[in-house]
Amino acid sequence: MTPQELSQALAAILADLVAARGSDIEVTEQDTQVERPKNRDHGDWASNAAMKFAKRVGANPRELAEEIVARALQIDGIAHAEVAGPGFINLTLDAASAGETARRVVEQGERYGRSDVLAGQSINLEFVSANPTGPLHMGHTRWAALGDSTARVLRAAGAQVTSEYYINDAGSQMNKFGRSVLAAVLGEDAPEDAYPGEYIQELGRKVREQLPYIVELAASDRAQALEEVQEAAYQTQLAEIKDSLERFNVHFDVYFSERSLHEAGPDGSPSPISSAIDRLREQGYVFEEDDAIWVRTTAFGDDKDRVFTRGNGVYTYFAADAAYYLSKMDRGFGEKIYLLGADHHGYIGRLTAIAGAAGDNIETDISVLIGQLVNLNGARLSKRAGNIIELDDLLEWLGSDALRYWLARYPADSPLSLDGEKVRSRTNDNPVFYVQYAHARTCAVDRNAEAAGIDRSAFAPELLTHATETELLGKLQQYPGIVAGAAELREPHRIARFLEELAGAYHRWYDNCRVIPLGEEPVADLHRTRLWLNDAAGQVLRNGLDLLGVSAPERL
RNA sequence: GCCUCCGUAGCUCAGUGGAUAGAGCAACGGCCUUCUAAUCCGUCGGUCGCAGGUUCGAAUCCUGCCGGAGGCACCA
Repeated sequence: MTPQELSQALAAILADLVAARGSDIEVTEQDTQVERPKNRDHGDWASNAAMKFAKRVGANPRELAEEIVARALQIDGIAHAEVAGPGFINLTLDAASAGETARRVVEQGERYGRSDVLAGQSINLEFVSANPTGPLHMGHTRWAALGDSTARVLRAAGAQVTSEYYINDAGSQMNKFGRSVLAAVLGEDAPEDAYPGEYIQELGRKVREQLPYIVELAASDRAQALEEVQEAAYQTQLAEIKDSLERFNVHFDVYFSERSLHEAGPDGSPSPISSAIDRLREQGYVFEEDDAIWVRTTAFGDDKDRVFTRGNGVYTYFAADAAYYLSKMDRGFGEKIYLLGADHHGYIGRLTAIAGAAGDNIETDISVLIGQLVNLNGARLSKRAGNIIELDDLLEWLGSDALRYWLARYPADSPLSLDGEKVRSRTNDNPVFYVQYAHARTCAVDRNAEAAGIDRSAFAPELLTHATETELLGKLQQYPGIVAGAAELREPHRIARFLEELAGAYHRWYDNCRVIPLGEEPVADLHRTRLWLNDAAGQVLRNGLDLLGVSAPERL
């Protein structure tokens, strides 16, 4: 029996009892969720449903629990059931019923843990969105890791997800970037407001290779040269960002150009920004004041109204944001998720207001998730960019797996300071190796089992009775619920924490229960059945690591 | 000043209103004749920032205060 099947069974029982008391309160599976008790004496699974419903149906919680227990004992697969404390229902499965999980995991393979709890949802998930005017650095890494893992977790729960990177390739920062690189190309002193960093010089060298005529052109037509240098530097930098992200195992479905929002259609139709403002004007939220065009974001709780077009006629960055939001609407996404750093939390109000002004439901169609920043102690400074630590340097120093894992291990809203030496260490104070080692161990057992002539010709789940086996099976049973919960809460760190518990349960089982018999002991069905359990543990470790974008090596 | 987030063991941190608040590290002590000991077992460790409130029950929800981080542009 799975926890979900237990919940369903309890819901049916409770619904009966509630109806018998003349109440028409509806009972859903949600109401009878079972959880894994911290204390093993409390059984395999526990429910607090009786306490939650007692008051609503005018019953004593313990009495209601007793009635549930009496009927739960009739269910095939439940070995024990009892009432404890103020009205907890503690359930224990019989070994065969619990052990079935091992077979189910092996049979479902990569699909084990996937669900349809978010089926039918079309989600746009935007993250990183760093300016293409320089390499990705420390500040972007947490969102890259968290965003990519969140996308994977949401997909595992059945949602349709488009991960998206918004490229700020328009506006004054790009011009500043262009002037900085042009100066490097021409060997001139950097302009006063130039981007700092050695990477500008490198970009200059690359651009000069790409455009061998550029120095000559600059002498005759500097404006034209600036334009070409800016474009070449942009494309080069963007390509490097994409490369870095690939090395970090982070994938975007869409790279969306801000510039495209400023461009008129080929038939001369207005730009997306221009038509976005018109559309919001039709909704009644756009007004003019002091030569500027404003949007009334205060109508949706923002603390001040925002400007779309400045007095000088230029669009603000926010106007592009609004047009971008409408683009997401037009492309048919339901929920639009923004992953932003804490330094952008002032954006919540205005982004939400745009959603509202555009006619979306600000409760369900937009989520702005704010995360705290990371700081890394003991990190060496980048060779290339002064005091900015680049993602590429972090990858070289720490490796993608360790960095992804450590960044995904903590909730986004908790401030995080990493110790570089600890992340890098190949010892047991490094959870990523603890989990990967557990997986490698399952593979080693597989190899040795094959050499010892142990196959999977028998599966006798009722033999899996050792305490460490019950615990390991319990963990395997929890996994689908963990994935579903992580998806619903947008908290991929729950996967990492679960994997650490699973790895611990596996290691303890390995220590106590041999798959390969010792000495002269003959191979029995117990060993064959344990091989199934070993494979199941490896499969779930692999599935979970994949959701975090971390590899599962067969040997360490 | 206003807004958001955070405050849990010496350190880094988990903890979706439930039972005696957990893990890893650090410290101390055990287990290699073993399917790889990167594992495992034990001991030590707590005013869940403080004070009220809500209820059968609060680390968790509400209010106030203290402390920390960040944010409050016709910048991008």
